[in-house]
Amino acid sequence: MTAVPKTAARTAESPRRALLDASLDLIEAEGLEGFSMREVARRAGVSHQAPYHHFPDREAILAAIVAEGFERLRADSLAATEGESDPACRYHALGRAYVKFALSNPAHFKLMFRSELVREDKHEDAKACAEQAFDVLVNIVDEVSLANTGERDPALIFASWSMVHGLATLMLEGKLDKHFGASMDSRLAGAASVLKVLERVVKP
Amino acid sequence: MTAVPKTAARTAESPRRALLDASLDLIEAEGLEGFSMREVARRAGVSHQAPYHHFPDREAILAAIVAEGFERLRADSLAATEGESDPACRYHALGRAYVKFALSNPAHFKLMFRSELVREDKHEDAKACAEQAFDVLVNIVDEVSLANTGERDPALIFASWSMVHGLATLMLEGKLDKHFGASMDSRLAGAASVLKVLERVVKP
DNA sequence: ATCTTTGGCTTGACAGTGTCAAGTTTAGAC
DNA sequence: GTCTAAACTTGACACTGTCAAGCCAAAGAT
Repeated sequence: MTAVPKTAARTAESPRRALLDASLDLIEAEGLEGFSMREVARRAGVSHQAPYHHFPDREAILAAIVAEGFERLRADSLAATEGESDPACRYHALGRAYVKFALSNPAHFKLMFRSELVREDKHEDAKACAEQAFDVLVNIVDEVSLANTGERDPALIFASWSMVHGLATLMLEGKLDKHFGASMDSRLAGAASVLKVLERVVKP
Repeated sequence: MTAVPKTAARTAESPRRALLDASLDLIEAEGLEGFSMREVARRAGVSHQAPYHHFPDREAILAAIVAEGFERLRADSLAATEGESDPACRYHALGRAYVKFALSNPAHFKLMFRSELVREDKHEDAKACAEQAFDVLVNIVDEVSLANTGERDPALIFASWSMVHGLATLMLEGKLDKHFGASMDSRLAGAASVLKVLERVVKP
């Protein structure tokens, strides 16, 4: 009732939102290979061409999903670490949160790291969200290296990212199933045991 | 001239081989998304249906490529480590070889870890080759943990794999380019610096 | 020498895809 | 009521993976 632009903005945002929701449902239900523009349209109850009114092409809708994924990853990372105060505990909590996010949103997570599907130089918002999520990691790794050695350790940032990302990826692709099983609980337990080893890397 | 079956085997193997070679060329030239059965046929100079005479479907030809990839990775790993005798050096050499393989064969490497594209439970030979490559890693990690602590450390195997795999993956997806650059040399140098940090994990 | 088999290949179709082009509906502003 | 612009539609195009059917040359058996 109050402001006209508000209503206009909502109606402009709502079909876009509906398409994104349909895409997220589809992608987690059918996997990345099952994603198609036409199936998104079908699920949103519109014609096959309607999505092109809100996104220039397939890559753009995927980029929007990627951006949202990095926002959620950032939020999860902050939520998982803000309860802890000891740097080492925060570091550990971040690693667990990263793996848990990947295992809970497998197709979404994979998409976030498929540079052929979404070229970040063409999609600034996806890139920005990715960098914001990365910043959380940077801060927590810096905390732990400052606490342990009194100095920042830039290489440790990439080392830490590589460790948790590799663990998440291998689990997602089923490469560790033979050892840890395929259920969520057993995978999380396996991840925790591997993370414990990986954390030796921060010791002086 | 000598043996009939030998010639028969060669002519039976040769078109299959030609299709695999065309696939490998295509995949490294156009990336994973650029791969298509019809383009493979075009490059091999045959009709669009000819490949189906040698592979039941698209996934089967991809599985054959995956198998070949793991064979090469295994060969590279053995070649890179057999010159070294100190376990820690062998461990380091293996990590470098893993990353170098990924960076040298980006699309091929990615395919080897795309479980939606090639389900290993449906393609025994791909699975077997993957396991043989994995065995090389297992042996070298066991060597280094035995040398350091006198005991095997199974969790260290998965930790090591996660580290190098995550590093390779992040580099391939361009996620570390901002820091290390995108050229082969600068990436390899960056990888070496990260690997040095990661190797703290094997210290007692 | 003829017949049959078989491996390698072809052409033609079908439903599915992403996307271009052009037309239609609809809702609010004036 | 008219105008405008957003939201949407229908219809095409070239492309994909794959099914179905048939062609052809060489090899083996009779």
